[in-house]
Amino acid sequence: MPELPEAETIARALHADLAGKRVVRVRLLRRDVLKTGRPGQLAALTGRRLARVFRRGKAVVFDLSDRFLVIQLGMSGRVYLDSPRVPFVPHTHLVVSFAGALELRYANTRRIASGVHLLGSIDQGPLARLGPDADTIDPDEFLRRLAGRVSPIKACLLNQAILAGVGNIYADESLFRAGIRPTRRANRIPKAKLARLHQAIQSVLAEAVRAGGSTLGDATPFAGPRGEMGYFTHVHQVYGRYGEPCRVCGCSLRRTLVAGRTTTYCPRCQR
DNA sequence: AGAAGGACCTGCACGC
DNA sequence: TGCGTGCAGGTCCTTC
Repeated sequence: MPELPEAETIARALHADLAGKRVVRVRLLRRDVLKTGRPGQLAALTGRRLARVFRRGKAVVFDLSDRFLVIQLGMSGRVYLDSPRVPFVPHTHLVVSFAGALELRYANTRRIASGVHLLGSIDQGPLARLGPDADTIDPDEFLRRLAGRVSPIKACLLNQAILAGVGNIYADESLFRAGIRPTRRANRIPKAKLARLHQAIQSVLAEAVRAGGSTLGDATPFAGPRGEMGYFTHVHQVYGRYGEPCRVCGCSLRRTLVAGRTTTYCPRCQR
């Protein structure tokens, strides 16, 4: 499930391989994955030069000179490069061909929380609703945006309008590192502890980006744009380790539900 | 405004 | 073996 580090890894690799290249052809294989814009408008991307590939929140953004193609990966989305000779994987929904026989392919099995958006600016569509990126938000802004929130702190971290990029994995990991119980209401956490959480988010995300993102042993492993990173790279402290011993204190990790998501925490380390 | 909960979608791990 | 069931979860939408 791609979060900020996975999207960042994909965007960096695609930028390195595709920046400056021209679009030769765009094929939308499944019309309803295009959530913003009309299928006919995609054809107008042909001939445009890809200026830049970057990440915003969990989305990968392709800057095509005054047109922005935004891909939300959702639960199971993959964006990768392939040769035109290679058959599409199942559930391939969008293919953008570039000069030099390179195809950018978007595939997604479960199409949950995912989609493609064709925007005129990066202030539109799903990007308009995002708070500051979690990897660069400064501590004061972080505190300010959480002030007065009565939701569980984990629900706040998952709320992309508060800060963008943190999903279930990195929320659990950051809260563990900061020693905060995920169910704790945000407005009842001391500022010093929230500052520690800010620091934890920064370090967890930075480490994950350095590792090239997380790969889980589930049905939809994360892999880089060329498929080269499909192995486990990030050691999770709590995520997915329900019932196993805490790596710090040894007591059994507990599981609960916060904002509808499975949440794992250490009852002793996280108060 | 902010919070809470449901819908969406598919593949896989289960249990019988 | 072969079915049915439950589970995973990010975003958007509706309701309160």
